Amino acid sequence: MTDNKDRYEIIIQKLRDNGHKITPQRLAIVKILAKSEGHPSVEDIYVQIKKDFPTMSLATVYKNILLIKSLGEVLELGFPDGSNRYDGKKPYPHPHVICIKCRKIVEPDLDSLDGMKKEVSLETHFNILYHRLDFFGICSDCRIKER
Amino acid sequence: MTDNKDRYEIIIQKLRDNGHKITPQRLAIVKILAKSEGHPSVEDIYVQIKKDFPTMSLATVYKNILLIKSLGEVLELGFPDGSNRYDGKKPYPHPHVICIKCRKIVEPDLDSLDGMKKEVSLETHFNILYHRLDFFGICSDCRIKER
DNA sequence: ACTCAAATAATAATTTTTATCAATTAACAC
DNA sequence: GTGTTAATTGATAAAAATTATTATTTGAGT
Ligand SMILES: [Mn+2]
Ligand SMILES: [Mn+2]
Ligand SMILES: [Zn+2]
Ligand SMILES: [Zn+2]
Repeated sequence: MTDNKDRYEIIIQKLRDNGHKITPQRLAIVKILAKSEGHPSVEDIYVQIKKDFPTMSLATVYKNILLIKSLGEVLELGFPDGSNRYDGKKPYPHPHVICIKCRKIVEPDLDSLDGMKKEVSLETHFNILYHRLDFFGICSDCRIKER
Repeated sequence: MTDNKDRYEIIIQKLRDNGHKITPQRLAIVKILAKSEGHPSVEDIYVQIKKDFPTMSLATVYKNILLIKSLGEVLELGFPDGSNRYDGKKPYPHPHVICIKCRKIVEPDLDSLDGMKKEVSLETHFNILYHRLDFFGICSDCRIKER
């Protein structure tokens, strides 16, 4: 809840540094990605911007996310059921805990992850570059509602 | 590399127990899922069966996987780039190590996973039901080729 | 052998993402 | 400030993956 502003500035600066134009559409998309509240989908981002920017095109959202992804400034989370979701606040791999009832997403601190990475490297002889770790379950709110 | 036969029998039996018909198409699909060599995609399964079963329909593969998934006998692995892949040999969650060069998939033993699950439960107050853990990197074969 | 609900095959529809391209515009030079 | 130009946008078509539909076929019980 502190470095939203930073993330926004960092992404814009990276776009500038790589010679990309700064358009109002792009700014609107980056603004949402920098917060990434609830890990939005492309559709989420599109709908939200369309409210006060009715000319926004869905293709523009897709193209900008592709660009920002190529700069390493947004993390893409794919799910089997379709529609990817994005995190521009933490663009590096990190674990998520997802409630299968209400779709809430929480980000736990896991000290044991680095050790696990080394364990995998030693066992498989892979040079590990990144990872994906999700836990699925029921959050405490939903457990209370259920009874 | 031992229990392919078992997995085949188990899945067929489960289908029977739940009142589903045993068709030649279904048998062919289960046969491939029971092995799940290389974690095949729907397309992989379809192409492989089509060779000696030319009337096989892609929709039939999809529908059977949906059914077997609903019986908890196959694990679905989604990736951001599209096409899901399947594991009917180990239908429960387990970690994968994926080479981003040659797409090879390895299954490491990770002792630290159970502890991590508890760590997450305590920290987030979620009731964790399942998880997804993938490591991405370069396998030793590909590293040798690269230099 | 007969019956019938379930499964298959073929195909249409849907969903998500990428490609195409004419029109617009941000960034730079002057 | 004006002009130039290549990047970007918006609209839409195309592609790719999955699900739905439906007439036809068939497995399994009687
Ligand atoms: Mn996140
Ligand atoms: Mn597996
Ligand atoms: Zn919940
Ligand atoms: Zn490799």
